Amino acid sequence: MTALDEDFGWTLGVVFRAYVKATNLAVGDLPGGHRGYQILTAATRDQPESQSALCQQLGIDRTVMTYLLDDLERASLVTRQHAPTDRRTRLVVATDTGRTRLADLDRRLQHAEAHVLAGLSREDQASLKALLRKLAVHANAADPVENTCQVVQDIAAGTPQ
Amino acid sequence: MTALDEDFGWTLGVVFRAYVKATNLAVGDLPGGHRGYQILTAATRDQPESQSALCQQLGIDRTVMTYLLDDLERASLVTRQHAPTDRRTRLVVATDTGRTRLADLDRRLQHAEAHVLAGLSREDQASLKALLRKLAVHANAADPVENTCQVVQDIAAGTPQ
DNA sequence: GCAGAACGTCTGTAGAACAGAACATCTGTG
DNA sequence: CACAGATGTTCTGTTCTACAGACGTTCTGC
Repeated sequence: MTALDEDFGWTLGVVFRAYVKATNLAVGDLPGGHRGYQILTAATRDQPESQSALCQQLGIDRTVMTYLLDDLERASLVTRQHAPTDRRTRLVVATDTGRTRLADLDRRLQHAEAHVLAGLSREDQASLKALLRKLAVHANAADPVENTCQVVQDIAAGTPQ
Repeated sequence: MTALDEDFGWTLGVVFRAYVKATNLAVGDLPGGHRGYQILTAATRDQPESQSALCQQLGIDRTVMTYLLDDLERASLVTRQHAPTDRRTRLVVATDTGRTRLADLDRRLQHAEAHVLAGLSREDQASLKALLRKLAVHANAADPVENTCQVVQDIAAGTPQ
């Protein structure tokens, strides 16, 4: 259709926006929208060891996480508890209400995801998910600030301005 | 590593954020960051038939496009011209400076993209790009507001609240 | 006990999405 | 031609989010 078809960034953006839109629609009035869902998922299934670990995992700024959790806590979906081993850190734990809500949300999200992926065959959907997961795990492992200086130079080295 | 590995939305978000970060780094002081690059690409290679067409194609709000173009115009990379057929619409055209800059940016972006995709083999990279493109073209065609009511119900129908 | 680090919260700033109004221009109808 | 309505762009104002920095609390090593 256009020259942008060839652009990895463009395709990624289109798919990402479609996903966010469908997901925010699917979760309804859940505090935090699609991010609220991810927080709830992590709190229920991953037992994040601290609030900041959760931030890093979800790519959410720590100051934003504060009020997202405020909202989720106000809705009785999660609670913040002092970690017994380190009273500085807060453990984010899903409540029973939160777990129940998550089960419902999972069903809704499945619909939304199916809608976004509707353009691909079943096999292609599986391939795409597998590839993205491989890439995400790699990127997530490499990302944390890493040897930023090195990488910055590497990336910026396309050509001297 | 975590339960989120299985979540399509999480993997998509991680990859997207990694791409945006790498790209914004790679384009340097280009007005608009990674979006400026996409605008410049479209203006050079796609001859967008109007500003709003460009907005829709790139998923950028029209009020945001206004000042993004203001900045790009101020940097002499693009110009806005009245369309001869309809004086309401503005044609976004890359200047010679813009085209030169784009050639440089392309090289830089290639590095950034390679960095983001580093976790995959050459074949996997090609597969991922192809799948994303297929999906993006489909989503982009379906997206434009479409029969929203129908889709909203479809997505929200996971379970009655 | 104390200095320094880490965790979470709060404040302030900037970027961006979004809704709505305003203005210029086009299109269709009479 | 005059007019009403639609469309493209810009402007205004609100909200959400990212980000940087300061602060209080708590832990760690000396």
